[in-house]
Amino acid sequence: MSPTLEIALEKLQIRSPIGDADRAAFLALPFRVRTLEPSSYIIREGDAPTQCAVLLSGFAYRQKLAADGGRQIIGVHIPGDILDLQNLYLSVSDHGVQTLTRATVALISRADLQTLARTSLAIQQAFFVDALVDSSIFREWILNVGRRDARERVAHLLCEIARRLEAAGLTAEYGYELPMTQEQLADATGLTPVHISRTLRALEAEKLISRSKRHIRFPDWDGLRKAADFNERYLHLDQLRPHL
Amino acid sequence: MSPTLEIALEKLQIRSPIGDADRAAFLALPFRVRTLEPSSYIIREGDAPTQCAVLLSGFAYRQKLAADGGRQIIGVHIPGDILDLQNLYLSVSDHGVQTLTRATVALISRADLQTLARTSLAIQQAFFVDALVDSSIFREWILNVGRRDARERVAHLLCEIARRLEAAGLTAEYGYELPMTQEQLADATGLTPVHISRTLRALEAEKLISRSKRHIRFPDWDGLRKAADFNERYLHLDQLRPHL
DNA sequence: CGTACGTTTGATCTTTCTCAATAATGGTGG
DNA sequence: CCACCATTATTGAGAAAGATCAAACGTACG
Repeated sequence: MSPTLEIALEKLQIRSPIGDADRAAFLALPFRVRTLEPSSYIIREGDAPTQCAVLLSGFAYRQKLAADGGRQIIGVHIPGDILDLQNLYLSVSDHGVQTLTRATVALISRADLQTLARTSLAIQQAFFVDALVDSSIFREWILNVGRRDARERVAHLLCEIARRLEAAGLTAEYGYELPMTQEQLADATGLTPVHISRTLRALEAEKLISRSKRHIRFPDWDGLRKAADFNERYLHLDQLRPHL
Repeated sequence: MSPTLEIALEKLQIRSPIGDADRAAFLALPFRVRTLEPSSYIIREGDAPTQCAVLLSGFAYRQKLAADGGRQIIGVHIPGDILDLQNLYLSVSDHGVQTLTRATVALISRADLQTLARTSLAIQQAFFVDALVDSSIFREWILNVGRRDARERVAHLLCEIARRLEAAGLTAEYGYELPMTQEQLADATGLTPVHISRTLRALEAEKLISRSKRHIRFPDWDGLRKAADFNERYLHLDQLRPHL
């Protein structure tokens, strides 16, 4: 079976309704598929982007660099995510995107996407909503890194990934193969790898998580959620459902 | 002279072209003007928004709260900024917006804005670009709070506000009345008020800034920029100009 | 002119970082 | 299948940045 953009369309539809004609137009977009090794660049900071990438399989992350060489991971991506929608209309990339694991991406020309957005109001709006949700996640990360201690930060990141994977239908229960090294976890939480190691062991000692290799399980999801100060509102998963 | 939305339109036009007809449509939007005291809520976390606000004068900030009551300021706004474009399509606000100073805002109904965005492609796109730039600023803040030390964080925030005010034509030279208390600076940088005080004095001792009351001047802009690791690319001010 | 708020300063404490060594893991070529 | 090497994870000891606590000082405003 050849790869399609369906996985991204499903995700867009969670938050923005898309009719049959628009669905078809999206799926008809021409794209090239590429398989990338771990740590491959999808886009570099400073580049003028000509394509947008959809992550079909594997994991990726976004990153910025500080003057002293320090790296900050500013977001992680799971299959189905559109990786650089911001480059649809911004002419210079302000951050880099790299694969976390081996991954396959669909590359769509920026011009084609712009044309589609111009002709389909529903698609334009779905892109807009997707960008707004991205934005909301960034806001939560500012809070995470700015006002939470190490234990909360790490727990929060684990919760976010778990919840997003679950919403995308990529995990059966609460537990998954964490695609990040402790160094990457450190860069995502504003901590050091050494402290990540200690923090994970502490969470394990508290029985809030259990690990074997990189596989993480959540024997006490509710306890972890509380420890993480995790409130999934910022993920805007209930966008289409009426709320209380 | 009665207030108009022109100030917001000017700002949108910096990054996205808008023709005469679309300009007129935007300026014809019905709105109510309200004057707000310092610390007034414009929107509360958890609210279902029915209006979007344009900041006509004064300053505002966005904020999220942590479980322990800690507050994180996730962005500041200057006159001309559209304050809650994210609420145009998201049905529950994931963060609060409050005034920093006494301010006037124009309140536009969400439905009217949505209608305008549906009928005017240029406006829709301008909103999109505005949201993308907001997003870029959030990313830089994650880096600021996650990977920079106190001196860099404070210097960076001062630079950002200076540069944005200048781009909006609101300051003649590099120097302005800082509309934030040290406690608010602390909440914006993930530090404590005490440490903000010490950091500002240190920057002053280094002759990178000078202060009288809340007025800040930059006798050595280039030095400050370097100390802050401030690279204005993330503000995407050159969006319409061709770049190297 | 007094009261509330914001700022400054000092002393001490805590979290996290840094440095360094060791251990486990995973992948590779023989 | 095994030995080797590079990467990743763990642990301990000491250092440092920033937090906390507490008091004093300014300033603005009713």
